[in-house]
Amino acid sequence: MDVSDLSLAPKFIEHFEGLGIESLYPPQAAAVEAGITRGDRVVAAMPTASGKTLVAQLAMLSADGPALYVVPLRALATEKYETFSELPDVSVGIATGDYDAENESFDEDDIVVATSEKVDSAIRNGASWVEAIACVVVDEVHLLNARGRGPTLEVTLAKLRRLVPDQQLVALSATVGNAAEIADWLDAELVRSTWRPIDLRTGVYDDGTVTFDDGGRRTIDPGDDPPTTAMVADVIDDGGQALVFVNSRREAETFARSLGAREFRTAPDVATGIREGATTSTGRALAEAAEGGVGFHHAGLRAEHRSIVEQAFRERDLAVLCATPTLAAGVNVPARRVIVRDHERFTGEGYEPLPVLEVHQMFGRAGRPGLDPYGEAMLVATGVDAAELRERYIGAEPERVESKLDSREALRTHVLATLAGGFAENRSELDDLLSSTFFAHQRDPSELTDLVDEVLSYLDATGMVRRNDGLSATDLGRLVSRVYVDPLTGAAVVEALGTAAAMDRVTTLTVLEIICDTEDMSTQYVRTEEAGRLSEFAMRNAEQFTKPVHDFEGNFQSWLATVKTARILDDWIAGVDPADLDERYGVAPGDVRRLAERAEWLLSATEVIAEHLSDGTGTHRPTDPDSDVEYDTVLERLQETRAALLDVTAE
DNA sequence: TACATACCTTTCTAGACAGCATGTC
DNA sequence: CTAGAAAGGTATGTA
Repeated sequence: MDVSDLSLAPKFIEHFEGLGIESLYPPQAAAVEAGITRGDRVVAAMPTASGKTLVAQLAMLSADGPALYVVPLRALATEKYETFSELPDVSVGIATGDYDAENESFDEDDIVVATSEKVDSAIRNGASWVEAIACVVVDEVHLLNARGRGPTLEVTLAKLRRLVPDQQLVALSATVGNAAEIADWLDAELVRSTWRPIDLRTGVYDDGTVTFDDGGRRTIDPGDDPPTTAMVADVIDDGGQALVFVNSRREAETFARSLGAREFRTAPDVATGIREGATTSTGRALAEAAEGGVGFHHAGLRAEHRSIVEQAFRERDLAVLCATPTLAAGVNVPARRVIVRDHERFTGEGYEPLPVLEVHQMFGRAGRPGLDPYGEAMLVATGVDAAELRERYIGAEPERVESKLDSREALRTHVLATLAGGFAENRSELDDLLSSTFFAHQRDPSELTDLVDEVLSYLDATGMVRRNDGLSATDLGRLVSRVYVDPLTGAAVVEALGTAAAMDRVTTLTVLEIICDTEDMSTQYVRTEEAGRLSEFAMRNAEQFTKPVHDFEGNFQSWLATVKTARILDDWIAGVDPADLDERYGVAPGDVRRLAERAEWLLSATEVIAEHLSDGTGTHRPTDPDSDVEYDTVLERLQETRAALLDVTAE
């Protein structure tokens, strides 16, 4: 099937042909046959880089009205936004947390690119543009499987369907065990394909030989080097590039350093580009590795360094990239050879094998269409049985996607949001909405009953939901849902604000402690050597904290992580530069950025809640009603801290 | 004395979504 | 409190 055969406006056909797209790839043709251009609901399960973006565009451009493209990552949103913006006479909007500066509404846009959370939030806040959407494309639906974020996606899709029942839906998925089940839930036709635009061979390295799935073998003699090093050198000798996946940041950096010393390439320009303003240990290490044509990639990198590395690798200035899983699911950075060196990851309960789906996604990065003759992906068997690895990852099908809605955390948030958003006014309406979720499709929805009861009691007890004749969210509950924080965070903040209101000394440190001690803030790892110093600091400044430092109830160690995070932010606000933060706390520049971003969000959410409490309209007022004045001090400190944070973060 | 080497002990561990309003050149 | 590798530390060996 050719692009010119499609029932698309001529300008779009011209546009695609101008990009060299003339005939459709087989999976794309199958999607068209399934009806994506006729407004039909379709689930397309196909490998990454097999042309999903075109499938999405065909559906969106032929839809009878505006389209919404839902992605799991901001970086992906930006990438798609740029791609779609090239389309002639199509106005594209982007809705993600980091494009907040745009004050616009999306009513005028033909295509809106958004993260699933942003869509959820837009629905919670009753944004008008959502109900006008004629076609929704969901990228990476297998995210339904993700603890934490999967439930948001399924509840959002259920709500979307309720809001706009005749909406077209196209869901794009990686190859998973039960794509048919997902399609069934969505009332969509399933299109499956394993076709790739470039051949992929997968294999396992064991004792000097890589044995491929097609029976082929390649001898790689490591000599005295680690096998992975030899595998990298081997593909570079052949004129290719290598992408190495490891399981920790430290590994990514140290392995990159050891490879950089071999000078596969010299990339002085890249190195100088990185070195400029690279004051932290991470930045310096990156520049040094780049000197020898090697890069590393993990979430501790500054956004700028990340994109320099990605681009340099794409332009082949770097021969090797050592990466944590940031690169497996993110933007497209392909290489001829993908080496999965570590197939286990630390989880808090020891080391666990990586999910098959994740390893396959790493594999999928192998081979640059049109540039490499083929792609090859290999696992390294060190100290484990190669046959076992092969069985688990090479021939095997990925795991099934299983709803994670049956968790306290997920239901807490989404039950509140459902009530606050007016999707249900009593228990049976709530159950009704829940019965349209993926969970209900896979399992018996009554399995949720006990958890929902428990969650409702919690929300009632914390003053977010009222249970009388029916169910309704209180003002506080609506507020918590609207600012998009976990109800646990909402409750913790209400309580801490009450304590703070009665305190003599409320400082920046106080409000930072409040927001850092919530579910929505990720806290920093406390090194053993730091623990003493931190606890001393806490003792010394006890009167500024809302928690009783001297007779602490609960887990003091984990609260120290809160204190550490608060201190980092306090220092950052005071103007301490990233290099010093790195030195003092061992925190990488990318992490500082992320902490600051979250802190700003949580400070503003806390502000909204504090305002509500000081208005006197709050039903739950931990302090006595005559002490309104005290909230004002806390509120002032919150606003001041957030302003200072914005100031520093904007440079 | 300087420095290999072997062996034992300690340390540390991936990623990343979300709100909102106002002023300014 | 999980597992495992790197980094750190110490005792022993060698020129």
